[in-house]
Amino acid sequence: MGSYDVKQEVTDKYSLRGRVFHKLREDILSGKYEDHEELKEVAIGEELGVSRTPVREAFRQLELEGLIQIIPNKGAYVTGITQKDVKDIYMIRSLLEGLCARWATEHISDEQLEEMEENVYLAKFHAQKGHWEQLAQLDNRFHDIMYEACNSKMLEHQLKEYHEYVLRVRKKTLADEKRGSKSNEEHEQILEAIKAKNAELAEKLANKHMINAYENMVKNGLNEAYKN
Amino acid sequence: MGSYDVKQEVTDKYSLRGRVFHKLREDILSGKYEDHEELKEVAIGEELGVSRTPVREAFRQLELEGLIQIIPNKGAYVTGITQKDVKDIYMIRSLLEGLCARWATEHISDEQLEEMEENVYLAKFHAQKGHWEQLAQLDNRFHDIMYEACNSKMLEHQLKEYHEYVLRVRKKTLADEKRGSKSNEEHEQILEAIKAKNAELAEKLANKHMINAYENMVKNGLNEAYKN
DNA sequence: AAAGGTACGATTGTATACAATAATACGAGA
DNA sequence: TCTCGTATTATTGTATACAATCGTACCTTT
Repeated sequence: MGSYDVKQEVTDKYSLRGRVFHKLREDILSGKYEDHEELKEVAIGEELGVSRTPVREAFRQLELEGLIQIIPNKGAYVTGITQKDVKDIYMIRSLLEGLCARWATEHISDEQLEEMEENVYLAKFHAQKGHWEQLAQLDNRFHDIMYEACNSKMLEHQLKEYHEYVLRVRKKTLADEKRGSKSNEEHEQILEAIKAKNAELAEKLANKHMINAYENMVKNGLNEAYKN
Repeated sequence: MGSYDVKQEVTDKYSLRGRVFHKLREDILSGKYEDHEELKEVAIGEELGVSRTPVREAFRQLELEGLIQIIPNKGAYVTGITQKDVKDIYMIRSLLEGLCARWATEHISDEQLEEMEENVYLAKFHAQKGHWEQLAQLDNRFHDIMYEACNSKMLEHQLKEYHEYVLRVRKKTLADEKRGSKSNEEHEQILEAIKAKNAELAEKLANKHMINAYENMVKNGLNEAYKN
Protein backbone atom coordinates (compact mmCIF):
# COMPACT_ATOMS: atom_id res chain seq x y z
CA MET A 1 0.00 0.00 0.00
CA GLY A 2 0.96 3.60 -0.51
CA SER A 3 3.25 2.69 -3.35
CA TYR A 4 1.37 2.97 -6.61
CA ASP A 5 1.74 6.71 -6.46
CA VAL A 6 5.50 6.55 -6.66
CA LYS A 7 5.58 7.38 -10.34
CA GLN A 8 4.69 11.00 -9.81
CA GLU A 9 6.44 11.65 -6.52
CA VAL A 10 5.14 14.29 -4.19
CA THR A 11 4.24 16.78 -6.86
CA ASP A 12 4.16 16.03 -10.53
CA LYS A 13 6.96 17.14 -12.75
CA TYR A 14 5.18 17.22 -16.07
CA SER A 15 2.40 19.74 -15.75
CA LEU A 16 3.36 23.36 -16.21
CA ARG A 17 2.70 24.01 -12.57
CA GLY A 18 4.98 21.16 -11.60
CA ARG A 19 7.74 22.42 -13.82
CA VAL A 20 7.43 25.95 -12.51
CA PHE A 21 7.40 24.68 -8.95
CA HIS A 22 10.50 22.56 -9.36
CA LYS A 23 12.32 25.23 -11.31
CA LEU A 24 11.64 27.91 -8.74
CA ARG A 25 12.53 25.65 -5.83
CA GLU A 26 15.78 24.72 -7.53
CA ASP A 27 16.56 28.36 -8.23
CA ILE A 28 15.77 29.47 -4.71
CA LEU A 29 17.77 26.67 -3.12
CA SER A 30 20.68 27.23 -5.44
CA GLY A 31 20.79 30.87 -4.47
CA LYS A 32 19.77 32.42 -7.79
CA TYR A 33 17.58 34.88 -5.97
CA GLU A 34 18.60 37.27 -3.26
CA ASP A 35 17.01 36.92 0.12
CA HIS A 36 13.78 38.97 0.29
CA GLU A 37 13.81 39.39 -3.46
CA GLU A 38 10.34 39.87 -4.89
CA LEU A 39 8.98 37.33 -7.33
CA LYS A 40 6.49 38.78 -9.79
CA GLU A 41 3.98 36.48 -11.37
CA VAL A 42 4.13 37.90 -14.88
CA ALA A 43 7.92 38.13 -14.93
CA ILE A 44 8.33 34.50 -13.88
CA GLY A 45 5.62 33.49 -16.29
CA GLU A 46 7.25 35.22 -19.24
CA GLU A 47 10.64 33.83 -18.31
CA LEU A 48 9.29 30.30 -18.39
CA GLY A 49 6.85 30.89 -21.21
CA VAL A 50 3.68 30.20 -19.25
CA SER A 51 0.76 32.27 -18.01
CA ARG A 52 0.23 33.46 -14.47
CA THR A 53 -2.01 30.57 -13.45
CA PRO A 54 0.61 27.83 -13.12
CA VAL A 55 2.98 30.34 -11.58
CA ARG A 56 0.47 31.27 -8.92
CA GLU A 57 -0.19 27.63 -8.06
CA ALA A 58 3.53 27.03 -7.74
CA PHE A 59 3.83 30.08 -5.50
CA ARG A 60 1.21 28.69 -3.15
CA GLN A 61 3.15 25.47 -2.82
CA LEU A 62 6.45 27.22 -2.30
CA GLU A 63 4.83 29.26 0.43
CA LEU A 64 3.73 26.12 2.22
CA GLU A 65 7.26 24.79 2.01
CA GLY A 66 8.43 28.01 3.57
CA LEU A 67 10.63 28.97 0.65
CA ILE A 68 8.75 32.16 -0.10
CA GLN A 69 6.48 34.38 1.89
CA ILE A 70 3.33 35.70 0.27
CA ILE A 71 1.91 38.95 1.56
CA PRO A 72 -1.68 39.23 0.34
CA ASN A 73 -2.22 41.79 -2.39
CA LYS A 74 1.39 42.72 -2.23
CA GLY A 75 3.80 40.12 -3.45
CA ALA A 76 5.88 37.01 -2.98
CA TYR A 77 9.29 37.27 -1.37
CA VAL A 78 11.93 34.56 -1.28
CA THR A 79 12.91 33.29 2.15
CA GLY A 80 15.79 31.15 0.99
CA ILE A 81 17.69 28.75 3.17
CA THR A 82 20.66 29.52 5.34
CA GLN A 83 23.60 27.46 6.45
CA LYS A 84 21.93 27.15 9.82
CA ASP A 85 18.73 25.91 8.21
CA VAL A 86 20.67 23.10 6.57
CA LYS A 87 22.23 22.18 9.88
CA ASP A 88 18.86 22.23 11.62
CA ILE A 89 17.37 20.00 8.97
CA TYR A 90 20.11 17.46 9.47
CA MET A 91 19.59 17.48 13.21
CA ILE A 92 15.87 17.00 12.75
CA ARG A 93 16.43 14.31 10.17
CA SER A 94 18.85 12.57 12.49
CA LEU A 95 16.05 12.04 15.00
CA LEU A 96 13.46 11.12 12.41
CA GLU A 97 15.72 8.76 10.48
CA GLY A 98 16.37 7.06 13.80
CA LEU A 99 12.67 6.68 14.46
CA CYS A 100 12.24 5.44 10.93
CA ALA A 101 14.94 2.80 11.37
CA ARG A 102 13.32 1.70 14.60
CA TRP A 103 9.92 1.29 13.00
CA ALA A 104 11.40 -0.26 9.89
CA THR A 105 12.99 -2.93 12.08
CA GLU A 106 9.57 -3.81 13.35
CA HIS A 107 7.70 -3.71 10.06
CA ILE A 108 10.02 -4.36 7.15
CA SER A 109 8.86 -6.98 4.64
CA ASP A 110 11.01 -9.74 3.20
CA GLU A 111 10.98 -8.08 -0.20
CA GLN A 112 12.15 -4.78 1.22
CA LEU A 113 14.86 -6.49 3.22
CA GLU A 114 16.02 -8.24 0.12
CA GLU A 115 16.15 -5.01 -1.88
CA MET A 116 18.16 -3.40 0.90
CA GLU A 117 20.70 -6.21 0.84
CA GLU A 118 20.96 -5.96 -2.91
CA ASN A 119 21.34 -2.22 -2.60
CA VAL A 120 24.23 -2.44 -0.17
CA TYR A 121 25.90 -5.15 -2.21
CA LEU A 122 25.63 -3.19 -5.44
CA ALA A 123 26.81 -0.01 -3.77
CA LYS A 124 29.93 -1.77 -2.58
CA PHE A 125 30.69 -2.63 -6.18
CA HIS A 126 30.11 0.85 -7.53
CA ALA A 127 32.14 2.37 -4.71
CA GLN A 128 35.12 0.29 -5.73
CA LYS A 129 34.68 1.20 -9.35
CA GLY A 130 34.24 4.87 -8.61
CA HIS A 131 30.78 5.11 -10.15
CA TRP A 132 29.69 8.09 -8.09
CA GLU A 133 26.49 8.77 -9.95
CA GLN A 134 25.15 5.25 -9.40
CA LEU A 135 26.37 5.36 -5.82
CA ALA A 136 24.37 8.51 -5.16
CA GLN A 137 21.26 6.93 -6.64
CA LEU A 138 21.67 3.80 -4.55
CA ASP A 139 22.15 5.95 -1.48
CA ASN A 140 18.88 7.73 -2.20
CA ARG A 141 17.15 4.45 -2.81
CA PHE A 142 18.40 2.91 0.42
CA HIS A 143 16.77 5.65 2.40
CA ASP A 144 13.60 5.45 0.35
CA ILE A 145 13.30 1.75 1.09
CA MET A 146 13.63 2.45 4.77
CA TYR A 147 11.03 5.22 4.57
CA GLU A 148 8.62 2.84 2.94
CA ALA A 149 9.47 0.02 5.34
CA CYS A 150 8.72 2.05 8.46
CA ASN A 151 5.03 1.61 7.76
CA SER A 152 4.15 5.19 8.59
CA LYS A 153 2.65 7.37 5.90
CA MET A 154 3.30 10.43 8.04
CA LEU A 155 6.96 9.75 8.72
CA GLU A 156 7.60 8.63 5.17
CA HIS A 157 6.04 11.80 3.81
CA GLN A 158 8.04 13.99 6.14
CA LEU A 159 11.38 12.33 5.53
CA LYS A 160 10.95 12.35 1.78
CA GLU A 161 10.24 16.05 1.98
CA TYR A 162 13.41 16.76 3.92
CA HIS A 163 15.35 14.41 1.73
CA GLU A 164 14.39 16.26 -1.41
CA TYR A 165 15.02 19.51 0.35
CA VAL A 166 18.69 18.85 0.94
CA LEU A 167 19.22 16.74 -2.15
CA ARG A 168 21.24 19.38 -3.90
CA VAL A 169 23.65 19.61 -1.02
CA ARG A 170 23.86 15.88 -0.60
CA LYS A 171 24.70 15.24 -4.22
CA LYS A 172 27.85 17.28 -3.83
CA THR A 173 28.69 15.54 -0.57
CA LEU A 174 28.46 12.04 -1.93
CA ALA A 175 30.75 12.99 -4.77
CA ASP A 176 33.42 12.70 -2.13
CA GLU A 177 34.94 9.25 -2.50
CA LYS A 178 35.62 8.46 1.12
CA ARG A 179 32.16 9.48 2.24
CA GLY A 180 30.58 7.40 -0.50
CA SER A 181 32.19 4.24 0.84
CA LYS A 182 31.78 5.24 4.46
CA SER A 183 28.12 5.99 3.92
CA ASN A 184 27.53 2.59 2.42
CA GLU A 185 29.35 0.91 5.31
CA GLU A 186 26.95 2.66 7.65
CA HIS A 187 24.04 1.50 5.55
CA GLU A 188 25.30 -2.02 5.93
CA GLN A 189 25.49 -1.67 9.69
CA ILE A 190 21.95 -0.34 9.81
CA LEU A 191 20.82 -3.20 7.62
CA GLU A 192 22.48 -5.71 9.94
CA ALA A 193 20.75 -4.19 12.94
CA ILE A 194 17.41 -4.37 11.18
CA LYS A 195 18.00 -7.99 10.18
CA ALA A 196 18.92 -8.79 13.78
CA LYS A 197 15.64 -7.13 14.83
CA ASN A 198 17.64 -4.83 17.08
CA ALA A 199 15.52 -1.70 16.85
CA GLU A 200 17.45 0.22 19.47
CA LEU A 201 20.71 -0.26 17.62
CA ALA A 202 19.18 0.52 14.25
CA GLU A 203 17.86 3.78 15.64
CA LYS A 204 21.21 4.79 17.10
CA LEU A 205 23.06 3.91 13.92
CA ALA A 206 20.63 5.87 11.78
CA ASN A 207 20.98 8.83 14.13
CA LYS A 208 24.72 8.71 13.78
CA HIS A 209 24.54 8.16 10.04
CA MET A 210 22.85 11.53 9.58
CA ILE A 211 25.20 13.34 11.92
CA ASN A 212 28.15 11.86 10.05
CA ALA A 213 26.70 12.92 6.73
CA TYR A 214 26.32 16.43 8.01
CA GLU A 215 29.76 16.64 9.55
CA ASN A 216 31.32 15.35 6.39
CA MET A 217 29.46 17.97 4.43
CA VAL A 218 30.70 20.72 6.71
CA LYS A 219 34.23 19.39 6.54
CA ASN A 220 34.16 19.42 2.76
CA GLY A 221 32.81 22.92 2.80
CA LEU A 222 29.18 23.68 2.28
CA ASN A 223 27.94 24.51 -1.17
CA GLU A 224 28.63 28.17 -1.82
CA ALA A 225 24.94 28.85 -2.15
CA TYR A 226 24.46 28.28 1.56
CA LYS A 227 27.24 30.51 2.79
CA ASN A 228 24.86 33.24 3.93
CA MET B 1 13.10 38.09 14.14
CA GLY B 2 10.71 35.71 12.48
CA SER B 3 7.79 37.16 14.29
CA TYR B 4 6.28 40.03 12.32
CA ASP B 5 4.61 37.53 10.07
CA VAL B 6 2.57 36.08 12.90
CA LYS B 7 -0.50 38.11 12.03
CA GLN B 8 -1.33 36.03 9.00
CA GLU B 9 -0.08 32.67 10.16
CA VAL B 10 1.13 30.09 7.73
CA THR B 11 -1.53 30.76 5.13
CA ASP B 12 -3.87 33.67 5.18
CA LYS B 13 -7.43 33.20 6.28
CA TYR B 14 -9.04 36.11 4.49
CA SER B 15 -8.48 35.53 0.82
CA LEU B 16 -10.89 33.19 -0.89
CA ARG B 17 -8.11 30.68 -1.40
CA GLY B 18 -7.29 30.80 2.29
CA ARG B 19 -10.90 30.27 3.26
CA VAL B 20 -11.29 27.36 0.87
CA PHE B 21 -8.05 25.83 2.10
CA HIS B 22 -9.00 26.04 5.77
CA LYS B 23 -12.54 24.87 5.15
CA LEU B 24 -11.43 21.84 3.17
CA ARG B 25 -8.71 20.94 5.66
CA GLU B 26 -11.17 21.18 8.50
CA ASP B 27 -13.68 19.06 6.60
CA ILE B 28 -11.14 16.43 5.69
CA LEU B 29 -9.71 16.22 9.20
CA SER B 30 -13.15 16.10 10.75
CA GLY B 31 -14.10 13.19 8.54
CA LYS B 32 -16.73 14.87 6.39
CA TYR B 33 -15.34 13.13 3.33
CA GLU B 34 -14.84 9.43 2.83
CA ASP B 35 -11.37 8.14 2.25
CA HIS B 36 -10.53 8.20 -1.46
CA GLU B 37 -13.54 10.36 -2.17
CA GLU B 38 -13.08 12.52 -5.23
CA LEU B 39 -13.14 16.28 -4.85
CA LYS B 40 -14.38 18.09 -7.94
CA GLU B 41 -13.31 21.64 -8.46
CA VAL B 42 -16.62 22.99 -9.72
CA ALA B 43 -18.63 21.22 -7.04
CA ILE B 44 -16.49 22.59 -4.23
CA GLY B 45 -16.49 25.98 -5.87
CA GLU B 46 -20.26 26.10 -6.13
CA GLU B 47 -20.65 24.86 -2.59
CA LEU B 48 -18.49 27.69 -1.29
CA GLY B 49 -19.64 30.25 -3.83
CA VAL B 50 -16.30 30.80 -5.51
CA SER B 51 -14.82 30.03 -8.88
CA ARG B 52 -12.42 27.22 -9.67
CA THR B 53 -9.27 29.30 -9.32
CA PRO B 54 -9.14 29.62 -5.53
CA VAL B 55 -10.27 26.02 -5.23
CA ARG B 56 -7.44 24.83 -7.40
CA GLU B 57 -4.89 26.80 -5.40
CA ALA B 58 -6.24 25.32 -2.19
CA PHE B 59 -6.05 21.84 -3.72
CA ARG B 60 -2.37 22.34 -4.49
CA GLN B 61 -1.70 23.25 -0.88
CA LEU B 62 -3.71 20.38 0.50
CA GLU B 63 -1.75 18.06 -1.74
CA LEU B 64 1.51 19.31 -0.29
CA GLU B 65 0.16 18.70 3.20
CA GLY B 66 -0.65 15.17 2.15
CA LEU B 67 -4.37 15.52 2.79
CA ILE B 68 -5.37 14.88 -0.79
CA GLN B 69 -3.71 13.23 -3.72
CA ILE B 70 -3.91 14.87 -7.11
CA ILE B 71 -3.64 12.67 -10.15
CA PRO B 72 -2.88 14.87 -13.17
CA ASN B 73 -5.75 15.31 -15.57
CA LYS B 74 -7.83 13.03 -13.44
CA GLY B 75 -8.85 14.34 -10.11
CA ALA B 76 -8.19 15.04 -6.45
CA TYR B 77 -8.81 12.31 -3.91
CA VAL B 78 -8.88 12.76 -0.15
CA THR B 79 -6.29 10.86 1.81
CA GLY B 80 -7.70 11.62 5.20
CA ILE B 81 -6.04 10.80 8.47
CA THR B 82 -6.26 7.57 10.37
CA GLN B 83 -5.99 6.72 14.03
CA LYS B 84 -2.50 5.41 13.32
CA ASP B 85 -1.55 8.67 11.62
CA VAL B 86 -2.48 10.56 14.76
CA LYS B 87 -0.39 8.21 16.84
CA ASP B 88 2.56 8.55 14.48
CA ILE B 89 2.32 12.31 14.58
CA TYR B 90 2.47 12.26 18.35
CA MET B 91 5.52 10.01 18.28
CA ILE B 92 7.24 12.29 15.80
CA ARG B 93 6.25 15.35 17.77
CA SER B 94 7.56 13.77 20.92
CA LEU B 95 11.04 13.68 19.42
CA LEU B 96 10.81 17.12 17.85
CA GLU B 97 9.34 18.79 20.93
CA GLY B 98 12.25 17.33 22.84
CA LEU B 99 14.73 18.77 20.39
CA CYS B 100 12.86 22.05 20.56
CA ALA B 101 13.07 22.12 24.35
CA ARG B 102 16.77 21.38 24.19
CA TRP B 103 17.43 24.19 21.78
CA ALA B 104 15.09 26.53 23.63
CA THR B 105 17.13 25.95 26.76
CA GLU B 106 20.16 27.21 24.92
CA HIS B 107 18.59 30.17 23.16
CA ILE B 108 15.57 31.42 25.06
CA SER B 109 15.45 35.15 25.70
CA ASP B 110 14.57 36.80 28.99
CA GLU B 111 11.30 38.08 27.56
CA GLN B 112 10.31 34.63 26.38
CA LEU B 113 11.23 33.10 29.71
CA GLU B 114 9.12 35.68 31.46
CA GLU B 115 6.14 35.00 29.22
CA MET B 116 6.50 31.30 29.93
CA GLU B 117 6.45 31.87 33.68
CA GLU B 118 3.42 34.09 33.35
CA ASN B 119 1.77 31.47 31.19
CA VAL B 120 2.25 28.69 33.71
CA TYR B 121 1.15 30.91 36.56
CA LEU B 122 -2.00 32.00 34.79
CA ALA B 123 -2.79 28.46 33.70
CA LYS B 124 -2.65 27.32 37.31
CA PHE B 125 -5.32 29.88 38.12
CA HIS B 126 -7.60 28.94 35.23
CA ALA B 127 -7.19 25.25 36.00
CA GLN B 128 -8.47 25.82 39.52
CA LYS B 129 -11.38 27.86 38.26
CA GLY B 130 -12.25 25.37 35.57
CA HIS B 131 -11.84 27.81 32.71
CA TRP B 132 -11.07 25.17 30.12
CA GLU B 133 -11.19 27.41 27.11
CA GLN B 134 -8.55 29.75 28.47
CA LEU B 135 -6.52 26.78 29.64
CA ALA B 136 -6.47 25.37 26.13
CA GLN B 137 -5.34 28.69 24.73
CA LEU B 138 -2.56 29.01 27.27
CA ASP B 139 -1.48 25.48 26.49
CA ASN B 140 -1.20 26.35 22.83
CA ARG B 141 0.66 29.51 23.64
CA PHE B 142 3.14 27.71 25.88
CA HIS B 143 4.19 25.51 23.04
CA ASP B 144 4.32 28.43 20.62
CA ILE B 145 6.68 30.28 22.90
CA MET B 146 8.95 27.27 23.03
CA TYR B 147 8.82 26.92 19.25
CA GLU B 148 9.88 30.52 18.86
CA ALA B 149 12.52 30.24 21.57
CA CYS B 150 14.30 27.30 19.96
CA ASN B 151 15.78 29.71 17.45
CA SER B 152 15.22 27.43 14.48
CA LYS B 153 13.00 28.58 11.67
CA MET B 154 12.85 25.04 10.32
CA LEU B 155 11.89 23.33 13.56
CA GLU B 156 9.43 26.07 14.47
CA HIS B 157 7.75 25.79 11.08
CA GLN B 158 7.52 22.02 11.34
CA LEU B 159 6.17 21.91 14.87
CA LYS B 160 3.58 24.56 14.19
CA GLU B 161 2.40 22.53 11.23
CA TYR B 162 1.98 19.38 13.30
CA HIS B 163 0.43 21.35 16.11
CA GLU B 164 -2.26 22.75 13.85
CA TYR B 165 -2.70 19.34 12.34
CA VAL B 166 -3.77 17.68 15.55
CA LEU B 167 -5.42 20.73 17.07
CA ARG B 168 -8.90 19.38 16.63
CA VAL B 169 -8.03 16.29 18.56
CA ARG B 170 -6.17 18.16 21.23
CA LYS B 171 -9.00 20.54 21.92
CA LYS B 172 -11.13 17.65 23.00
CA THR B 173 -8.34 16.18 25.08
CA LEU B 174 -7.65 19.28 27.11
CA ALA B 175 -11.31 19.55 27.94
CA ASP B 176 -10.55 16.80 30.37
CA GLU B 177 -10.04 18.39 33.74
CA LYS B 178 -7.31 16.17 35.10
CA ARG B 179 -5.23 16.38 31.94
CA GLY B 180 -5.57 20.17 31.92
CA SER B 181 -3.93 20.44 35.33
CA LYS B 182 -1.49 17.63 34.69
CA SER B 183 -0.43 19.18 31.42
CA ASN B 184 0.29 22.47 33.09
CA GLU B 185 2.30 20.76 35.81
CA GLU B 186 4.43 19.24 33.08
CA HIS B 187 4.83 22.63 31.50
CA GLU B 188 6.09 23.92 34.79
CA GLN B 189 8.64 21.14 35.04
CA ILE B 190 9.87 21.86 31.52
CA LEU B 191 10.08 25.53 32.38
CA GLU B 192 12.13 24.76 35.49
CA ALA B 193 14.53 22.64 33.46
CA ILE B 194 14.93 25.43 30.93
CA LYS B 195 15.54 27.97 33.68
CA ALA B 196 18.15 25.67 35.21
CA LYS B 197 19.77 25.45 31.76
CA ASN B 198 19.41 21.69 31.94
CA ALA B 199 18.87 20.93 28.27
CA GLU B 200 19.01 17.15 28.68
CA LEU B 201 16.25 17.19 31.24
CA ALA B 202 14.15 19.66 29.29
CA GLU B 203 14.36 17.38 26.28
CA LYS B 204 13.34 14.31 28.24
CA LEU B 205 10.45 16.09 29.90
CA ALA B 206 9.18 17.44 26.62
CA ASN B 207 9.41 13.94 25.13
CA LYS B 208 7.37 12.57 27.96
CA HIS B 209 4.91 15.45 27.86
CA MET B 210 3.89 14.51 24.32
CA ILE B 211 3.65 10.82 25.10
CA ASN B 212 1.48 11.60 28.08
CA ALA B 213 -0.76 13.83 26.01
CA TYR B 214 -1.19 11.05 23.50
CA GLU B 215 -1.84 8.35 26.07
CA ASN B 216 -4.40 10.49 27.80
CA MET B 217 -6.10 11.07 24.50
CA VAL B 218 -6.26 7.37 23.80
CA LYS B 219 -7.55 6.68 27.28
CA ASN B 220 -10.33 9.19 26.86
CA GLY B 221 -11.19 7.70 23.51
CA LEU B 222 -10.13 9.26 20.28
CA ASN B 223 -12.45 11.59 18.49
CA GLU B 224 -14.94 9.54 16.52
CA ALA B 225 -13.65 11.04 13.29
CA TYR B 226 -10.39 9.16 13.68
CA LYS B 227 -11.83 5.76 14.37
CA ASN B 228 -10.99 4.44 10.94
C1' DA C 1 9.10 74.03 1.49
C1' DA C 2 6.41 70.58 3.95
C1' DA C 3 2.15 67.89 4.51
C1' DG C 4 -1.52 65.70 2.87
C1' DG C 5 -4.54 64.03 -0.56
C1' DT C 6 -5.60 62.28 -5.12
C1' DA C 7 -4.97 60.03 -9.32
C1' DC C 8 -2.40 56.85 -11.89
C1' DG C 9 0.22 52.69 -12.64
C1' DA C 10 1.63 48.26 -11.31
C1' DT C 11 0.51 43.97 -9.16
C1' DT C 12 -2.18 40.56 -7.19
C1' DG C 13 -7.06 38.29 -6.56
C1' DT C 14 -10.78 36.19 -8.88
C1' DA C 15 -13.67 34.65 -12.62
C1' DT C 16 -14.27 32.72 -16.92
C1' DA C 17 -13.19 31.09 -21.53
C1' DC C 18 -10.85 27.76 -24.13
C1' DA C 19 -7.72 23.57 -24.77
C1' DA C 20 -6.29 19.01 -23.56
C1' DT C 21 -7.06 14.85 -21.46
C1' DA C 22 -9.41 10.86 -19.69
C1' DA C 23 -13.55 8.01 -18.80
C1' DT C 24 -17.63 6.17 -20.70
C1' DA C 25 -21.00 4.56 -23.71
C1' DC C 26 -22.28 3.00 -27.85
C1' DG C 27 -22.03 0.67 -32.17
C1' DA C 28 -19.75 -1.98 -35.90
C1' DG C 29 -17.44 -6.02 -37.10
C1' DA C 30 -16.04 -10.69 -36.15
C1' DT D 1 -21.78 -12.28 -27.71
C1' DC D 2 -17.38 -10.32 -27.36
C1' DT D 3 -13.93 -7.03 -28.77
C1' DC D 4 -12.23 -3.09 -30.52
C1' DG D 5 -12.64 1.50 -32.05
C1' DT D 6 -14.86 5.90 -32.06
C1' DA D 7 -17.69 9.62 -30.48
C1' DT D 8 -19.40 11.99 -26.64
C1' DT D 9 -19.10 14.00 -22.27
C1' DA D 10 -17.13 15.28 -18.00
C1' DT D 11 -13.15 17.12 -15.77
C1' DT D 12 -8.86 19.13 -15.32
C1' DG D 13 -4.98 22.28 -17.38
C1' DT D 14 -3.96 26.74 -19.02
C1' DA D 15 -4.65 31.42 -20.62
C1' DT D 16 -6.71 35.67 -20.28
C1' DA D 17 -10.00 39.21 -18.92
C1' DC D 18 -11.60 41.96 -15.28
C1' DA D 19 -11.77 43.62 -10.31
C1' DA D 20 -9.54 45.00 -6.09
C1' DT D 21 -5.63 46.61 -3.79
C1' DC D 22 -1.33 48.78 -2.95
C1' DG D 23 2.50 51.99 -3.83
C1' DT D 24 4.05 56.15 -5.77
C1' DA D 25 4.39 60.43 -7.92
C1' DC D 26 2.52 64.60 -8.46
C1' DC D 27 -0.26 68.33 -7.29
C1' DT D 28 -2.60 71.27 -4.11
C1' DT D 29 -2.78 73.72 0.02
C1' DT D 30 -0.86 76.00 3.82
